Amino acid sequence: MKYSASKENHLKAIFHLQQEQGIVTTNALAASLRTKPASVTDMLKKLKEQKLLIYERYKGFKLSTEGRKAAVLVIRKHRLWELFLVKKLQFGWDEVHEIAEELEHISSRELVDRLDAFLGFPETDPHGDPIPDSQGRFQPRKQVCLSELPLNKVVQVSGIASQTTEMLELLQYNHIRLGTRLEIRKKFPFDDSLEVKVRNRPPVTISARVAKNVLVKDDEPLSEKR
Amino acid sequence: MKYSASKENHLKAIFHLQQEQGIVTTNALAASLRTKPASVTDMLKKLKEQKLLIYERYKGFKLSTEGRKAAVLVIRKHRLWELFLVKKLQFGWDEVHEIAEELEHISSRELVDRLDAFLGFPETDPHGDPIPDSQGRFQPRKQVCLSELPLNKVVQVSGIASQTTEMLELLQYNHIRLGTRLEIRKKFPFDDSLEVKVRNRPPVTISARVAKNVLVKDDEPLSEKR
DNA sequence: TTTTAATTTTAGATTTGTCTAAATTTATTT
DNA sequence: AAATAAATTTAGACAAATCTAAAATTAAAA
Ligand SMILES: [Mn+2]
Ligand SMILES: [Mn+2]
Ligand SMILES: [Mn+2]
Ligand SMILES: [Mn+2]
Repeated sequence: MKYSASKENHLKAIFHLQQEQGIVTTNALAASLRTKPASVTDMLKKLKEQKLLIYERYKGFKLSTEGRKAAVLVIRKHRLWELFLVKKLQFGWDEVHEIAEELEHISSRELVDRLDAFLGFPETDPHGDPIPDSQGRFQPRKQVCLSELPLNKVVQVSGIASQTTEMLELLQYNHIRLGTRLEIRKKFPFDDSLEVKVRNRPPVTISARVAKNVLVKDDEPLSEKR
Repeated sequence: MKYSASKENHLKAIFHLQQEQGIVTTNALAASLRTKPASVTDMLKKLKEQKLLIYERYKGFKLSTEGRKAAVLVIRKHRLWELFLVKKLQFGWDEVHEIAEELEHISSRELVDRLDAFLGFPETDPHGDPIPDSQGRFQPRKQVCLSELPLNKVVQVSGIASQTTEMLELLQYNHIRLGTRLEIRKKFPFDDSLEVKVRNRPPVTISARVAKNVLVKDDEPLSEKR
């Protein structure tokens, strides 16, 4: 029931890769964890041993039910801690990822559930990602990435897919953050870059790379809660 | 500047043993960490390598200035997290030690200092132990252990030296907690046990072992702050 | 369909932290 | 002062996690 920090990191990364592609590859996982393929293979064997992974050599792999449950718990912890850091300790939303990367490995279930209550059972983390509840239930996010948005449609930033410090810094610099209302003014097919307009600001150009990582949803001027 | 959890645990344990005895021995440290003397010797060599320890083989050891600084930071983190768990997450004072034992190894300095601010720069943890400030400055506690208290002097429980779950459970059972006012009614020289009286309760008998771990200070009915 | 390339796995090493059993040093008794 | 006991250290082993270099497998190109 309790896994090492390294195992938890692997489970979480596999879960995220599964979301995009159905099946995960050794190289992709190694890249995502900034480790080497040989190291990944070693870990895969251990995870299979513990029945956390469905895995046949040379044929890719995916999480078992057990494995998915464990991964979701890590994600739950990560996102709750991120929100705690921003809401209660006044960290910036672009400063919390690394710290949560450590905090997510604290093992006490009781702690997680009480933290959840302390934060008022929040639905999303500071980057707009949904927080699984104590049963591991996930609200899927209803959002699309900026690169797939049509021209001149005003939307609201609801999430950031990649959360490297470099990425978050770039967005900060361009005054794009969670909740920012914006629209696309122009698309440049040459490199798929976009001209983006934020209200009361000069337009800025965003690379395709960045656009793929900014998630937006329909602008809802009024609160969703009725 | 960043040490492994195991190194931090060793540094902290050495610091605590130093408080009581001036010099620390391999066996004492092994007992305190529930590990084996041979393992301790291995670790001592590494700590000396990193100049955290003054150590000559067979001659005992103590922390260097560096080592003491590192140890105090771990203690600061431990106690701040304990207080957080009790004050903000509604844990009982006897439930937090194990969790803090993990949380104390989270590395971010910024996190610790913000947590400190969030808690209002507290002076003591839930067990009455002083919390070092961000410079590592310590307020020494002005308290004495129950076994050294004269008869019939009313005092207030201000700290618990050993914080095993078993110990805290025993105290809970006898209605002794932080802030409890009590006095010693009788001492039994045979085994150094004590009869202790808490107001509105029947007297209870406390072993010498327990008495040595209950810290008390003069009963101050009015707040210390003026 | 061979040949070549990319991916994945194995073999063998390394680091960190721990252990047991045996040897060494220091402390205590006779 | 020897002999015995206690404390400490060394020697050698092991598990976890990682790496490099080489081999095996699968995929893509010629
Ligand atoms: Mn992590
Ligand atoms: Mn996040
Ligand atoms: Mn610890
Ligand atoms: Mn404490």
